[in-house]
Amino acid sequence: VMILRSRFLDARRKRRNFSKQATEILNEYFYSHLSNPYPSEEAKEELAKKCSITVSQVSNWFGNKRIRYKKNIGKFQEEANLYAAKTAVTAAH
Amino acid sequence: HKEEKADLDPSNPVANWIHARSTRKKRCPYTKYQTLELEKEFLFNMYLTRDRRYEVARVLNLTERQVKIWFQNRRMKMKKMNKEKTDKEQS
DNA sequence: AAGCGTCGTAAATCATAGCT
DNA sequence: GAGCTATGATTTACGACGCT
Repeated sequence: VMILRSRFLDARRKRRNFSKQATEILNEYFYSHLSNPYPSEEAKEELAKKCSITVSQVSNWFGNKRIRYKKNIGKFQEEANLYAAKTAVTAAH
Repeated sequence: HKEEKADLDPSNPVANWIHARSTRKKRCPYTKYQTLELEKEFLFNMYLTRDRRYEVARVLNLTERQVKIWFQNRRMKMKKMNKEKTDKEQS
């Protein structure tokens, strides 16, 4: 009974990875605001809507992204270049 | 007048981000027992009196500050859970 | 004017998803 | 399928700022 109870309570930790499109949108925002990757409440709501996730999930994503990026910038260099190139293309029409 | 090169390096975007203070205590997860007792106390009352805080801290071998902050965090958690619940009630 | 409140966050840790 | 890492969520601890 205790085991079942604890499993039920931990069920909120069930998760699926976000969709590829959602991750794209979040990464685009992150790398295009790399000098200050702290979206406002309004920006979070907009991102949440575009990604079909909750505002809390957007906050979690940015929290995780900031700390993991900071901890190992090298590991994310390729990704950073990719999104830098992508937004450059977008800006050029 | 000697500048901190790392913090001014434009190629290091992290330089401008918020930094944690070095004096910050490392997070130390509480035991099952401590958490359970704190939850019981929270169920009894969401806000602590000063006496209650002293007692809880003594019994669980935590500082009064830790207990105070635990309750603050716990209230935020409850708020978040309520919000999720009411957000779900739309259709 | 000290002291506890919320809010947003850092950093560590947890639990699982999803590869190899 | 076991072992591993990536990833989303949760847990401690604080700074900033509010109210009384």
